[in-house]
Amino acid sequence: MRKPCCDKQGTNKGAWSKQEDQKLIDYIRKYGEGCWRTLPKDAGLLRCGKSCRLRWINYLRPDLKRGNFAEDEEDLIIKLHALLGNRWSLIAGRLPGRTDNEVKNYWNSHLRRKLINQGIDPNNHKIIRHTSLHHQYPSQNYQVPAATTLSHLHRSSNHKPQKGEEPNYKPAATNCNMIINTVDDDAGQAIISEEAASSVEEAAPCSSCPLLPDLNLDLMICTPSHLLGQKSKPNDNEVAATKDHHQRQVVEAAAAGGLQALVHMIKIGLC
DNA sequence: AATTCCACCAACCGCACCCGG
DNA sequence: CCCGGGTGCGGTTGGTGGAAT
Repeated sequence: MRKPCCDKQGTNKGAWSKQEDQKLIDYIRKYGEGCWRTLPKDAGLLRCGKSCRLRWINYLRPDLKRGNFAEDEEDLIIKLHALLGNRWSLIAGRLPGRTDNEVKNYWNSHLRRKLINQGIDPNNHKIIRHTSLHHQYPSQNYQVPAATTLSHLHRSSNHKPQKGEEPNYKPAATNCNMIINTVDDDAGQAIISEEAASSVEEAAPCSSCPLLPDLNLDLMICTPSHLLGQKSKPNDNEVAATKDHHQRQVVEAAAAGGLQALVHMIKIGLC
């Protein structure tokens, strides 16, 4: 049994008072952000350290941009969500002055509904096949875009998907061709996962769907050089570690340098 | 005017990751 | 390499205020 992050007895919960806010602001101005565990005691707050951190990050930080989201911010969130899934902190990292909590709340309260109203499934950014939408898409030749291969970016999460349930983190981009080529076999042939291979076959051109965000990505992740240099075939653990490494670098690249930087990094083989 | 419903969002909770000993 | 503490993240909850009835 894991110990609680702090002694819950004798700590306040719920909404913060102005006095508590001021104590937290004063303390951080004086000493900076540091050890959240000891901060409440040092600052004279009857709060859990995690609560202090959250209050500071989501509400009190001076560089926060409050107020409504601009249209370009909305677009960016939708595009990044299509690429990254529910990785709110990464998405928020591309939106100066916005927090992950704010982006998450905005997504759940506004953008989800907006996409649904546009006939787009907010979970996977695919067009919802429904007869009532026919008036919106009159073309008989309309094709539902294929599922993404970016689902490799899916990582373990707190939410344990039930049988048959789509994992929550599954990145949702539908108009993005991406082959993740993690390991070469003995003959030097690329092994492409079944999932990636099938989606390559199914991949539909971006132009097939005018409503989806056009990520215009055509990505190839190659075997990392340190594995190419190996004489023997890597074992399962190494393969898993390499995959995980890829996933992290791709996601971190998106967060740090934007989509263009991500595409560039992948193309030049940095990850 | 009173009550119910609903949307929004701040805050909490639990888990996973990171890192130092 | 292992373990445990600290931190960050994402899902969920619950309080609040405005709209609808």
